[in-house]
This record gives sequence, structure tokens and C-alpha cells, in this order.
Amino acid sequence: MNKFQINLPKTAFSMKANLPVREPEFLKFWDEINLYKELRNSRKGKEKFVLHDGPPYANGNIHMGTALNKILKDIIVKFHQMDGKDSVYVPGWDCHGLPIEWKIEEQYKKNKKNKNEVPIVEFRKECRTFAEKWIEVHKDQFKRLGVIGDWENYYSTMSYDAEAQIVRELGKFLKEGSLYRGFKPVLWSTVEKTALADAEVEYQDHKSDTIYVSFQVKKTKVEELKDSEIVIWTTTPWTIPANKALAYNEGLDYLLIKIFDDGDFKNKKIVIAEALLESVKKDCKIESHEILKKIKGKELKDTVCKHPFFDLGYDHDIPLLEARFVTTEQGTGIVHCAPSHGPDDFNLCLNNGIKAIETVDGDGKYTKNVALFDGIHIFKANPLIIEKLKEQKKLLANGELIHSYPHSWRSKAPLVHRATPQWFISMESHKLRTKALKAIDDTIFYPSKGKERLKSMIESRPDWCVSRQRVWGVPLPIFVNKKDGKILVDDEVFENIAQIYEKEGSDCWFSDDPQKFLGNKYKTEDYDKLSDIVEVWFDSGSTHSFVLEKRNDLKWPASMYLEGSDQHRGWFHSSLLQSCGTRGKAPFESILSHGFVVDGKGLKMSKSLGNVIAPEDILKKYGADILRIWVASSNYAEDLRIDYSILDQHADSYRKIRNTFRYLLGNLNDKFEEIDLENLDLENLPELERFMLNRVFSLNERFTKYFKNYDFHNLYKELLNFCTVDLSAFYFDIRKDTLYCDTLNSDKRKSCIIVLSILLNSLLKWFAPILSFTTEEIYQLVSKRIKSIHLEKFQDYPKKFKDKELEKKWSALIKIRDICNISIEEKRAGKEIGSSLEAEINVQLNNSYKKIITNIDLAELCITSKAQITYDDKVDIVVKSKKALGKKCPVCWKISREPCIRHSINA
RNA sequence: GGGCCGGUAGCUCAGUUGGUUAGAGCACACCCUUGAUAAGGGUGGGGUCGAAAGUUCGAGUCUUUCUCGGCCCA
Repeated sequence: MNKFQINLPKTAFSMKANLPVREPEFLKFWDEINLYKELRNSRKGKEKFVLHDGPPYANGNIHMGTALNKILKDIIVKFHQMDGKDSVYVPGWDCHGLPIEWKIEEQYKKNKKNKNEVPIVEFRKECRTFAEKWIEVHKDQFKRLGVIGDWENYYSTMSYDAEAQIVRELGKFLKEGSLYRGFKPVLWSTVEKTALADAEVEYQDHKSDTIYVSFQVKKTKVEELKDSEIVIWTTTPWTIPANKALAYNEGLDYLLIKIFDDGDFKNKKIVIAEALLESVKKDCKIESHEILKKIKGKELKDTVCKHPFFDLGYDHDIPLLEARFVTTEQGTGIVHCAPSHGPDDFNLCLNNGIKAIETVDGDGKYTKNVALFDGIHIFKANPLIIEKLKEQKKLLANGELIHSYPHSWRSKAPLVHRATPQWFISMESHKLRTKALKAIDDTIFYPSKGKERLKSMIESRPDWCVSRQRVWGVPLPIFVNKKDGKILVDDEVFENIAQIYEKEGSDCWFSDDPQKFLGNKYKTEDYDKLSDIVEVWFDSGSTHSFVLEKRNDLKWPASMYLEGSDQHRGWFHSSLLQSCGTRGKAPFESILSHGFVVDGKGLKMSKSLGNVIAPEDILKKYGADILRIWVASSNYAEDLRIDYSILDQHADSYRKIRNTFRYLLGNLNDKFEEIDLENLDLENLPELERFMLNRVFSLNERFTKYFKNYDFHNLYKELLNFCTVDLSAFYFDIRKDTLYCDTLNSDKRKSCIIVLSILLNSLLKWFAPILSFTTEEIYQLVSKRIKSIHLEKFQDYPKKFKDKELEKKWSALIKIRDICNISIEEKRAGKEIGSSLEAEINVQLNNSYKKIITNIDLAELCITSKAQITYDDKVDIVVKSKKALGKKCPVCWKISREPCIRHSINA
């Protein structure tokens, strides 16, 4: 046709990503080059960024929440690595605890094996094997997400090292004296005969007996209250024998009323909260009464009552105590307190010098401490108590109530609060609370609202109960002297135990001669060895001690802890307390918390709703990079919505990004050369190229700002918008003419190629932490510089790229271009023209634009064949378009009356 | 039930100390292109800012109540 050759894009980078198939190939590649080791070597001696992994529980397949958590961690770790730091990530697992015990017990049940006949050590070995199995499963699932870490040298809370260090950590609390033994109501299952952790409790509807009980006033400062009765309401009649106090709220108003109805309370005076008068009247069928007096809550101070069973031997004083937790939601506005059977009761009584005692044994039977009812099971006691109350004329009314009540998540049996001997870490004795609050102040929270959340929890939490009557965990290293009941506190013993565990694990605590742990200094026969284990939050709260401190590749404190927002009460919380107790400081410099994964409508994912999406489904359908985009583009400060339509949308964005790369690669013919930005001569570049470099520079500034704030959804949006708005619809579209139709040695084309190279390099690095697989695919195609994109560093852009004047000028030019497009669109809609190259534009501009337009080719900018500019101060910008006249150049498709300047044979 | 957090176009998100007609990208519709082609370009429609009341000359933004959702606790 003619001698002019057109330079069409050519690349091996396919448009179709096929991520589900291709991604595993890169996993293999990273494995082959030992990417993790390379990463470490590449940043030897550099400042460390340590994101300390919160250990997931080694049980069951991962879900969306876990995937979100790991991807977010990986994105952050990769950002810091590319920022030049030695960004180390050591994954870990939480292994001890009840859920695994249950799994093993379930297997026993299936095989008709009795747990009690299996030696503890054997049972524990099975738990260990179970956890090991799931660690391996998790590992593969996490790796598949593109998460890079030290998978070979992961940590676990059941490793011998960990178990040994946990003993040492407990030893510190023992030595300090902040670990003490007390009686305390804990949630207890009389079926499983064990205390339950909060996480092991589920709330279900339960039918309870309700009673209105009167307590006769024994002593009071209010004259009218003498010989009156204070009335309480409770849903646990069986706790009445354990009653030690009554609680009122000084902010409430109370009424003294006289009852005239026939019955046990005829002509008696009772006290209830004013706000609850109507409901009490209704429940107790009070038809005839008189209000004698209104009493301020404050006036109830120093009132003392008699127990309803006073005449039957319950002759202790029942003081009225002020408590904020008393409300007018239900009942009478006075609350019955049994310190052995409720946490609020316990704390209130404790503050007033009333101790909890053991009133109910592990089976649920009253102990000898309970007169009249000794040996009776509490679940059978309600009718007896009610009968006795009637007998004593202390029962106003009784009924039934269906309400939300704690149950064991395994046996589904209702739970009770029961005072049991437990081991506690005091929040006050050694100022743990104060230290922890100070440590929170020294920590940076992302988002900042996390700070208040953690703070308010620490402010109000009770002492930390660290003992559990279970099997699968680290044994509490405690010996109690048989004679004086004193706890054995001796560093040598703790260290001895720790060293034994380091060699053989903690199983031996249950099987071997206690003398082995006591050493030569003490005699077995003088001591009782505890068989409690440490609650698992202490395990995971101690990870900083056996991971961060023990490994040379890490640092203490960690740069960041990152978990779901529920961990304010979990791992953030326990780590903070553990570390403040043993080291006086938090084990983290910053905390990032993310919301929960919910469905497209914002509802919690649940099997019954059928809205559960598993990571595996997404990986199969879309691939990990799409999931990673979902993570990066979502605002983790709130809950994160996901469904297939949302993923489809991100898959579309991915395609846009992928095609942006494809355009770059195609025009570079997969030949990438690193441009020396410092020595790049900007003066010789066309203005459009300089404008684009300016854009790159300012985008990078925003990119850095967003990254430093872990503001990924805005960062991703910027990058995506850059691809669509600045590149695809603007720069790429305009420069197609130059790239395709100019000769290979044209200066303009060469300039464009330089900018394309810079763009490719920039985009690869900007996107690498998010699109870990796709950027590697491209990197392997074009660069042989180093082994992996993830070993690269973010680009520094020279200040000279920044050009405010140019930015201002081209913003105005883009405004003109937009108006040109509207004008062209009119002609297109009128079927006068098709492509913009068929148009000729006539642009009327205010003289004020003269300065910016002089050296600008508006036809090139608007991709038309011709542009004419006139000036008129009566207008701002007015554009008229018409069909361009002349012949279409077969090469560049521009229409002109004259032969094409570039592509006529004579040119 | 209590505490905390949140509700801005179909979707993901912006929206400064209250101040013009509430923005962006995607999706959608229509058109163009067929030399980024299971791509690309252009134009356009779309929001009683969860609801109501209040403060104010003026409220997406401040206050209260309600509602829906999430987390934690009971």
C-alpha cells in the first residue's frame, strides 16, 4: 500500500487472566526461588517492620474473616517491604483449648471410647496431632491467598518452647504476687463439671422460675422504713440461700406502700422502685394498696435487712449496697446479691468486704455451707426454696419467664455462676490496670476509635482469671504447701519446669513424679500439685514473649498487631495485660483493627441465611488477586460487605487495570528498560509527557500518604482512577496516534516510550502489594533485573517532575477538551460524524486562554483531524464542530484537504 | 437488655471548622470505533445523604428520638 509501517502493540501478556489456573504457578515459582529468604536477604540490616501475627485457632477451614485478616496483613507487610524496610512476617497458630478437646471427645464418642479411661497424656497427644493437622491445612490455604511469610518456621502456642516460656511468664506473676487464689463465681456447667470461658457460652431462650421475695428491714435511718420489707425479684430462686446483700440505685426513687389485699402481706409495708410500681402490682396481683412515702435512693444507705430464712438459721445481716447496675428494666429496683453466684454481686460484695464462699459444688449440689439444703441439686431446688419462702411468708408472688440465658455451646445445658477456687491476676495489686491504660495511650490505633474501645474495656474489667479445669493446655506451674497453704514461689523451680518443657513438652506434668519438677530443694509429700491449666488467652497473650523476644529476626515490641475488632476483648487485650504485667509496656507500637465480613446487604453471614461465601469459592471463580482487590478497596474501619455482584464489580476493575498494563506492554513490545529518572532531560520532552510525569509524581505523593495511614481503599481508588481517567481515557487515547503512526525514531514517539516505561514501572510497584500475582506475571515477562517484583523497592521520583504551572495549565486544557467532546458528541448523535477524527473543531476562547493555548495542538488533544482557535472576550469557551473535509490518510486516518504531512509518499 | 460503632447513587468510596446546584470510579443506557478488539472512546440518566423532630439565615455535617445493621457484654 505504502511504505509507512504502522506500529501496532504486541505483547505476550494475554488479555484473559485465568487467575484460578495461573496463580498457583506463581506460588510454585515463589517457592522455587525461596522468595521469603530472598526478601530477608534483600533488606539485611534495614529498619525492621514487624507485623506480629495474631494466631488463628488451629481448627477447621479458613473463612472470609480469616482470609481478609491474612490478606490485609500481607498487603501491609509488602508495602513496608517495598518501602525499603525489613518487613518480617512470621505466621502462628493458637493450639490449646476447649474446642480441640471437644473434637477429640467427639471422636471418642463415635468410637465408643470413654474419655475418663484414656490417660491424660494420650488424650493430649491426640489434641496435639489434631492441631498439627489443621496447621498444615491452614498453611496451604493462607499461601494460596498470596500471603508471603516464614511458613517453614511458623510459631505455635503448643510448641515446647512456647509452653516453657508460658511457665516462665506465669512465674513472673507468681513471684510478683499479683497471681492469687480466690473464690469467684465463674460460669459453670454442672453437666460437664467444668468452668466455661466466655467464648464457650451461647445464649438461648430458657424458662426460669421467677420470685418476688421480701426482706424484713432490721435497721434503718428512715423512720417509716422500720418494720417494712424490701422486695426483690429474681429468676434464680436457688441462689436465695447464698444471699448476702441487696443492691439499690441511689439515682432511683422508691416507694413505701402498704398492701391491703388478703394474704401473707395483708397490712404489710413494702419498698419497691417507683418506676416499677405498676409491673409489681400486676405480677403480684396487688389490688388494694396505699402509697405511704416516696424515698430517695440515697436514703436507703445503711439499711440492713434480715434474710428471708432468718428464723431457720440464716441470721447474718443483709446490708443494702449502692450499685449502678441496678435498673428499672425489670423486677423491683432492688437486686438480690449472692456473691457466689453472679459477677456483679461478687464485685459489689467484694467492695463492701463480703466474700464469696463455696455454696455449690461441681456437680451442682449445695455444699455444707448451705443450711437446710445441703446435698440438694440446685436445678431441683427452686420448688423447695419457693415452698420455704411461702412458709416464712416472704413470697409475694412467683411465676415463670422465658428469657435469654447462658448455655454451654457443647452440651447446650444451662449454665450457672458458681464460686470456685480459681487463680487470678490482680488488676490492682501491682497497678496492672494503670500500666495498661498508660500503654494504650502510647499506642497508635488504626482506626483511631479502637483506642477508646480498648480503654473502656481495660477500665472496667475485673481481675483476670487464668485457671481452667481442663486438660488441653499449659499446666499452671503451681505447688501449694500442704501445711500452710502457701504457694511455692521459687525461680529455680519455674526455670526447672520450663527447661523440662523445652525438652519434652508439658505432658509430663500430668504423668511424671512431681519430684521431677520440684527438684532437690522441696519434697513432693509436702506439696499439692495443681492440675488446672492456663486459660488459652494467656497462651496467645504471651506470644510476644516466645516469638518477638526469642527470635533474632523479630523485634520487641512489634510494629503492629492487626486483627478483627472483636480482638479488642481478645488478643489485643490479653497481650496488653500480659505484657504490661511482665514488662510494664505494650508488646505493640500500633494496633490495626478491621471490621467483620458481612453479606451484600450488611447482614452477618450464616448458614441459615445461606449467604456464606467461602474463600475457596472465590479463589475458584475469580482468583486471589480479585479477593485482594476486594480487601484493598473496602473500608476496613467498618464492616466489609461481600457478595458475587460486588466481586463481579472488582473483577471488572481488575480487567481495566490488566488492560492498562497490556497497553503499556504492547506498545513497549514487552521490552522494558529502566529509565534513569534523575538524569532524564525533561526539557526535551513534549508537554503532554511532562504533564503525565507531573501526574505520576503527585499520585505518588498521595499514594505515600495513604499508605502511611493504612488507608488502602482510598489508595486503590486513586490507582484505579489513574488507570481509567488519566491513562486509558486521556493519555493512552491521545498517544495512540504517535505510537502507531509515527516512525520508530521520531522524538515524540521516543519520548512517549520513555513515559510508558516509567508508567509501567510505577504501576507495577504501586500495585504489587495488592495484585501480588498479576504484577509478578508482568514482572517475569519484562524484567530480569531481580528475581521477583516483591523484591523491588518503591520508586523515588525526582522533585523536578512536580510542575504546578503545568498542572494548572493542563487542567484548563482538559476543561476545553471536555467541552470539545460535548460538541463532537452532538454531531455524532446527529449522525454527521462517527469517530472524533471525522470532526473538525472550531474553538472560541476568551483571551485569557491565549497564554495556555499557544503551543498546544488542540486537534491532537481532542483527537480530531483539525482544530481552529479564535478569541472572543464575550465568551469563555465555545466549541462548534463540523465534519472534517478532505481525504482520509490511510495510515493515520486523519482527514485533510492536503496530503498527510507524515504519511504522503513524498513526505 | 446494656455499651460502642455504623447507615451518602445499583456497587465501592469522597464529602474540610455547618455555607453555591451533594462528588469520583465502576455498573447501567445510548452513540462511536473495529489499529488496546471477549478491548477502547464519547455522552447521559441516576441520590427526600436510614426516618422524624429540633438548633440555625443555612444541616449530609450539630442535638434528640426512632429504625436497621455490626461488634462486644449480659
